Amino acid sequence: MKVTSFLDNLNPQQQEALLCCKGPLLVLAGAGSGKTRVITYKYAYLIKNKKMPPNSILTVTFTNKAADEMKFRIRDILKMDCASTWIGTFHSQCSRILRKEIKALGYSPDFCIYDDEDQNTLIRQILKEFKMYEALYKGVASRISYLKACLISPEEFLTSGDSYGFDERLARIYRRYQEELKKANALDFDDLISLTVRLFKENEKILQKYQDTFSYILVDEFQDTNIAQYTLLKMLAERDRNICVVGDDDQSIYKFRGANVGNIPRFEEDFPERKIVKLEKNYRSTQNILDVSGAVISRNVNRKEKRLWTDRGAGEKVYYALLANEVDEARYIAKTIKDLFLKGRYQFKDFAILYRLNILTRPLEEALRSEGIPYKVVGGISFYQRKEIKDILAYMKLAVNNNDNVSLRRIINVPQRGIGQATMSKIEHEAKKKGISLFEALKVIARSDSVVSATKENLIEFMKLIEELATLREGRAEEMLRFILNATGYGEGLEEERIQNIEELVSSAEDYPVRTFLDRISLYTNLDDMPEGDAVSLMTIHIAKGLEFPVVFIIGLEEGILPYFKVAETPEDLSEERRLFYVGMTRAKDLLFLTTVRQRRLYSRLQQQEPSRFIKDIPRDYCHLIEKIRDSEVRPKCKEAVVAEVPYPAGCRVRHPKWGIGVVRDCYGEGDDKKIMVNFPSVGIKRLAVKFANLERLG
DNA sequence: CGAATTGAGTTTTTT
DNA sequence: ACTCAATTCG
Repeated sequence: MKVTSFLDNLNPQQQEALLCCKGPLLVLAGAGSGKTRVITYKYAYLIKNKKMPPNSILTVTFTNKAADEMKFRIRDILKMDCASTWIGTFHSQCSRILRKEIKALGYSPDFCIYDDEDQNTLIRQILKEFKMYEALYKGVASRISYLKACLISPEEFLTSGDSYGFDERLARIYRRYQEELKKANALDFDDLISLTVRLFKENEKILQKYQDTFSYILVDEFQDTNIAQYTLLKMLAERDRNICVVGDDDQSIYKFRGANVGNIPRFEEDFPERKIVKLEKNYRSTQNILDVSGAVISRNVNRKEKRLWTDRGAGEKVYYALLANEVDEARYIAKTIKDLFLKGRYQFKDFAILYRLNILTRPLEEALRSEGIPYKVVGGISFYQRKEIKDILAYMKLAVNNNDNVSLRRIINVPQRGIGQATMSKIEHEAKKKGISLFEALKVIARSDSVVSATKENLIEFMKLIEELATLREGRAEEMLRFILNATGYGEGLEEERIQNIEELVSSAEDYPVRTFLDRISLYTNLDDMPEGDAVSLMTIHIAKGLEFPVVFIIGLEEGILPYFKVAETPEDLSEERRLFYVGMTRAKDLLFLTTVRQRRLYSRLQQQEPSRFIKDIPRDYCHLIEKIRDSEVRPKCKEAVVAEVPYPAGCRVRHPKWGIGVVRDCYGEGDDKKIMVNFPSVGIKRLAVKFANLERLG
C-alpha cells in the first residue's frame, strides 16, 4: 500500500494526526471519529514511510481485543507478521519487560500473576489473621489497588499522614499484602505496571535500553490511563519525546478503577511543545443523536470542547419513553424491537439494550423471551474466571512456581483428598516459623510425625503430584493439563457444562509451552465473546464502550440509577455518570431510545422513581416524547422534566451589556442556578448565569 | 470434614 | 428477593 492511499482514506484532521510523526501529539478523538483507523494507519505509515522498524514502535492499548484487532488490521495492510511486535496491552507489555528484567528487583522471572480473585483471597486471609472483619476485603482491595495505581508504596503510605485517606489498619494490611506477594513470587495486575516503573526508576541503564528500543510510542484510550501507566509512558518518552496519545476525555468512565482524566492536562504540561489534533467528524451517528448527546455532555465543566458533526443527515428524533414500571418498560422495548424487526429494516443483532446496573436485565429477559426475541447478555463471569478453570490452572501455576501460596491453598483439598483445616493450620504454622513457602512447609510436615499416618500419606501423595507436574514445566501446556486431569481425577462427577469448559481449556492450550500459556491466560481474562448469530445484545454501558449498534435502548434513566445514588455525591462522580450516559447514547448509529419508569422494584423494594437529571438537558425539539402511563397516573413532574419551559430557546439571539449580540446555544438549570450558553462572535461560547448576566432577549 | 442454616449486602470491571 | 458466604452442627 502506498503512502498516498493511507491519506486518501482519511479526512483532513485524521491526516494531520497521521503526518505529525515528530514530537508529542495529543489526538482528541470524539466518539465514532475513526480513532482506530488513525492509529492503525499511523502505525503503518511510520513503518512504510518513516522506515521505522516494527519493533521500535511501542503501541499500548487497554484491552486484548483492541490489541488483537490492531494486529489484525496491520497484518492486513502491511502483510506483516505481528507476533513479535510491541503491540499489546499495558499489562502484557510490562509483563514482557519484567520477565526479562525483574531480577534487578529481586523477584524471580518465574513470577506468577494474580488476578482479582487471587488478590481477594490473599487479602481476606490477611484480614482474618489480623482479626479484622473479613467482609471488608472488597473495600480494602480497591483501596490498595488505588494506592498502587498512584505509585504509593506501603512505606510511603505509612508516612503520608492524612493524604490518600490514611488509615493505620489499611497501611498494615497493605504492607503485609505486598510481603505475601513477594514471598509467593507473585505480581498482581497493578504490580505489573508499578514494578516496571520502579525498575526504570532504579535502573537508569535498563530505562535507557528501552528508550533506545522504542523510537515512537502510540497510546490508545489515553483517558483511561492511571497515574502509574502515565508515569511509565512519560519515562519512556521523556528523552526522545516522540509520543502520540489518543483519547477522549468525554469517554472517561473508569475512574473507579484508577483511571485519571487529569492525565490529559498533565500530558500537555509535561510536553508543552505538544501538538493537538481534534477529530470531530463522526462516522457513526445521525446529527440528531450527536446533538442530543452533545447537549448532555456539554454540561460538564473542564472538558475539552468538541463539536461532533456528520454528513449523514439529521435522521430520526430521539425517542424518550416514560413508562409506569419496569415490566412495562421491558414490554415496550420488546415490542419496539419486534416492530422494527418485522418492518425488515433491522436484524436482531442490530439492537442493543444498555443499562447502568446489571440487575436491570431481569424483566427485560422475560419480556424478550415472551416475544420470542433472541438475545444475549454480554459480560458477566468470564471463561477464565470459572471455578473449574481456575482450579486446574492453580495446579499448573503451583508446578511452575512452588511459592505460589494462594494457588496451593486453592487446590490442596480440591478434589478432596483429606487435607482439612487442622492439617492446613499445621502447615501454616510451620511456614511461618521457618519463613518458608507453604509447599516447603508441607514437605516438612509430610516427613514429620506430627500428623496421623493417613493424613501423612495424603500429604506425600499431593507433594509427589506437584513435583511430578514440575518436571513437565518445560513441556507443552496440553500435556501438563492432561496429566493434571488424570492424576487428580478432577472432572469426575462434575456437571456436563463444567467438563466441557475444561475440554475447551485443554484445546485452547494448542501447542503453547506451559509458561507461554499461563502468561497468555493470566492476561486474557475474558474471551471477548461478542454474540454470534442474530441476537439482541444486553449489556452495561461500560461494556458497550467502543461498540456501535444501529438501534440503541438505554433503560433506567432515573435518579438513583443513572446517576447511580451511591456515586452521585461529588461533582466529579456526577460528571462521570454524565459521561456514562454520553457513552451510551453515542453507541447508536440510527435510532436511540431512552426510557424512564415511574415505579421500579429494586432489591425487592418498590421505589418511586424520578427521571434522571440528565434528561432535562436534552433539547425538547430533538425528542419524541412517548408516555405510556395511564392518565390518572401521570405525575406532572415527569412531564415537566422534558417540557421544562425555556425562556431562551436555542437559536434565539440575546444582547449582553459587554459582549453585544450572541446566539443562544443552550439554556438549562433551575431558578437562580439557571445557566445559559451563548455564542458571541467577539469572544466565542460563554456560559453564564441567567440571574446575573443581564441579558436582553431579541426576538 | 461436609451439610445445613443463618446473615449481610447488594455498581460499574479493559488487566 | 436473592445470592454468597461464614458459622454451626452432625
